[in-house]
Amino acid sequence: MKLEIPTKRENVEIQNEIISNIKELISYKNLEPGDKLPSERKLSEKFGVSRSNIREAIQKLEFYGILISKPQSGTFIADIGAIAMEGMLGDILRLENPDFKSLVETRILLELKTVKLAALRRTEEDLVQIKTALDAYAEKVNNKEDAVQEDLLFHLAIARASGNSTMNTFMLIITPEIITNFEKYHVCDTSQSFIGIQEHTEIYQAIVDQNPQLAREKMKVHFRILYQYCYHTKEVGNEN
Amino acid sequence: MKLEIPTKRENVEIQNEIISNIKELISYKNLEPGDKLPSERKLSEKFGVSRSNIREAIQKLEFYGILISKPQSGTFIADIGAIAMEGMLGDILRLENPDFKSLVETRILLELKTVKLAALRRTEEDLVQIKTALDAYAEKVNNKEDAVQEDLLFHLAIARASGNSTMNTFMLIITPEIITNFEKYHVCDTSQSFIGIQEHTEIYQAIVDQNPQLAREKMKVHFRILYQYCYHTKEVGNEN
DNA sequence: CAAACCAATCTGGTTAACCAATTTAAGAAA
DNA sequence: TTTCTTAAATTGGTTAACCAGATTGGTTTG
Repeated sequence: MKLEIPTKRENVEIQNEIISNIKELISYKNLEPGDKLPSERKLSEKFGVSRSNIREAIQKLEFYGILISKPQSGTFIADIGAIAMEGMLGDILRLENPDFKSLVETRILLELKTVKLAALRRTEEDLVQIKTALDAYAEKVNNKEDAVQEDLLFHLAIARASGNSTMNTFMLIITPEIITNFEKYHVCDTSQSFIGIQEHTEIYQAIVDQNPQLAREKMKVHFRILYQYCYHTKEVGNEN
Repeated sequence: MKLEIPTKRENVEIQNEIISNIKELISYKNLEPGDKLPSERKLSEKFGVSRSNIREAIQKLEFYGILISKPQSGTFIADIGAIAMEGMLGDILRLENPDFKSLVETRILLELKTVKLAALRRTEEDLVQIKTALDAYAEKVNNKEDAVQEDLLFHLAIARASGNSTMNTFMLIITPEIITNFEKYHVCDTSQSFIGIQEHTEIYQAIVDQNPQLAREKMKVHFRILYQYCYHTKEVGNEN
């Protein structure tokens, strides 16, 4: 599907090559945590790519916490140790695009936890926001309109109420891909949306009552269709 | 939180302002999924910032799956719906840096799952890699050297064997911060590393035997210190 | 009238020159 | 020799000009 004529190289391909080169460089020069990488200009010359490419690759590694670049000073190797860095760079290079099954599996794992945490930690403000999202969802469903987005926003509101910023971030990362896949494969049938209102309301009520176990159970019930999709169907490809 | 004299604005601050502006623009112009954003040049002029800043902000939103930029064509709004996008942009702006507790909490959640999946899905090649990481860890410990990195690499090898690319990615994202915090707060005492070898070995063996429940139990035992660190009060998640 | 064509224009990507903060080391002062 | 000063070199960040491919709108052609 992704067949590409080799004349034009993919952007990610160039980046991975740069990251691979950086990995070799660090290994070859025995650079240790805290050490300074060669300047962006030297790297671009050495690797034969543009400086912007170098900058993008560095930004990516900065995102993963492997490098730290300081203005007017240089790019430094983070304080995580040479061995860990070597291993992580290899992992990053090996990373593949997530398949739908992997996304759903992760979503279920995250949400069964966030809903429990939300029940334990939610503030009054959190409750208001969750309720608002719930009402917006119900209204769309009652008008027989598509409500996939409102559905997800309800779940994101719960993630926010969990008080765990890492899980909140991860939910944000996977949500758009979940949405596009849902709409592509029509996972959410509109006929089941009415049941969805009831289920959402029960989840909300459990959070209001600060009952984490019940909240988790209700979420699990809500996910029964997803479970089927995740484990009883064939793997669904995902380009991009 | 970083205290900064307002003369020099943080990079992330500028980016958030740009994202906020883009959010308003989309809302004001009623842009819908599939629509084209104004060109980078126009945006930079309209917002009064450099084009590189615009590009970085767009790249960030591209990472979250909200925008898609096509070469020589334009930057488009992803197919996730206006409401979802509006909510997600708000969430992204609201994102704070993860605290250590949040990181540990998420790590425990992820690893109790990845170790089960690894026990179910591991290939022979996976076993070799996990064993290699285990041996490297044991050797360091036996030499009474610091083995935090090898420890984490063992866990990353398990994440790889889980066959879930999303969880693997998430483990990679949180690992460097975990390492730096570990070394900062000396969470891992060297006296407990010898026990660590035994625990790692048991986890490995459970994966070899394809016993997911046992693998999970052993991992839980391995995390008992982390639990203490994360929850001074009891509030330990049980299933999944 | 519709389809085909083509050139002007617009796009994200790339390149190179430039900027200000930082680092450096050579030299002056003690 | 040691310490302080200072100016040149180096750095990541910024800017603007440029590139090749895509888009667009008007013109030609059947």
